Amino acid sequence: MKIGDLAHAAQCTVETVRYYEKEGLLPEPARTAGNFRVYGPAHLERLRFIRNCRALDMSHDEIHTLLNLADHPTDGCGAVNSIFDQHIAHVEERMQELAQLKLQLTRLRQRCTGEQATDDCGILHGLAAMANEPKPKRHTHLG
Amino acid sequence: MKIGDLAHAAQCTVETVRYYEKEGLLPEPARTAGNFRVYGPAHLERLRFIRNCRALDMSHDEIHTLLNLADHPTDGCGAVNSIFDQHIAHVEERMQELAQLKLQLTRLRQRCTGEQATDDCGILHGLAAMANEPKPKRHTHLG
DNA sequence: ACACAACCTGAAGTTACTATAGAGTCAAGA
DNA sequence: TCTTGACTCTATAGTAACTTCAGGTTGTGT
Repeated sequence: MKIGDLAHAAQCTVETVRYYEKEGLLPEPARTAGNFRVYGPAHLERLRFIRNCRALDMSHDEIHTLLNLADHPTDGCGAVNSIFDQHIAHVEERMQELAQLKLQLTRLRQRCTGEQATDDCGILHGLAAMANEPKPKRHTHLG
Repeated sequence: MKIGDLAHAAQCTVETVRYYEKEGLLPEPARTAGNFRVYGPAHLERLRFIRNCRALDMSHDEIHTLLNLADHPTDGCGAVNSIFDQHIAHVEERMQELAQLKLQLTRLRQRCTGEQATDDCGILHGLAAMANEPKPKRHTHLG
């Protein structure tokens, strides 16, 4: 199959496929005489694997590690588990941060209900007055 | 005050301050004879405002808009409210996405409890087999 | 006078892509 | 056979919000 077919089968764009190749997540495929990439089912399987990891918000780094582990089938899979555990911890951290954020946001939001001048807007005043605590450093790549 | 003092007072780095200036979030300050930036209390207040917005995960675009509104004190603050409402909606969306994600992750995680070979690892098999639905497009800048 | 901290500019690196430009390849229809 | 159009190729730049680096200048303490 050609790159367009592969991309379609894995629900991503052609550009993304080429990008994964450049990043070393997908192996370089064979080429036709006209220099087009040709893929087999193994490529599709690997690409699907990658896309699934991305759907779970894993970083390329994590995926790289996971692929390496999958490529050594006789090793134990303890490392796989620990990547997962760390990743789940990332997600939980980020969820807590967002919950905290939402609390602050809604509290601020309640300080302005109407159509007063911005001069008297409780939100703007609140933004200017908020204590700016040292921001807790993010240990997650989840944004 | 010089840039280092300002940065310290607002809990950010000197580089960030210069970056905000380049982005037009902070106005260009006066300079000493030796070309050092000199700031007054108004700069600090504005920088704190920006940092607080960032602590609430607002984008530079949103902050820009908010600053413009704050600079026109006689206008109504309905626009401020709507920025906030949108931003809160962003946060809520992202929280739901993450909750969904965590569910999938923990389900996968349960498929591998021990130290079998990666060949038989339920997580890796799960990753290869997951349906890859078209990923719902993100409407948030929160990652 | 000299070391050293703090400052300056400009450019490149980060993440995971997306978008663009300009050129080549291929299958089908006239 | 020629042409049209869809698809592919490479290389480069742009995105967000910074961080890091290189190489040079200024200010301060001893």
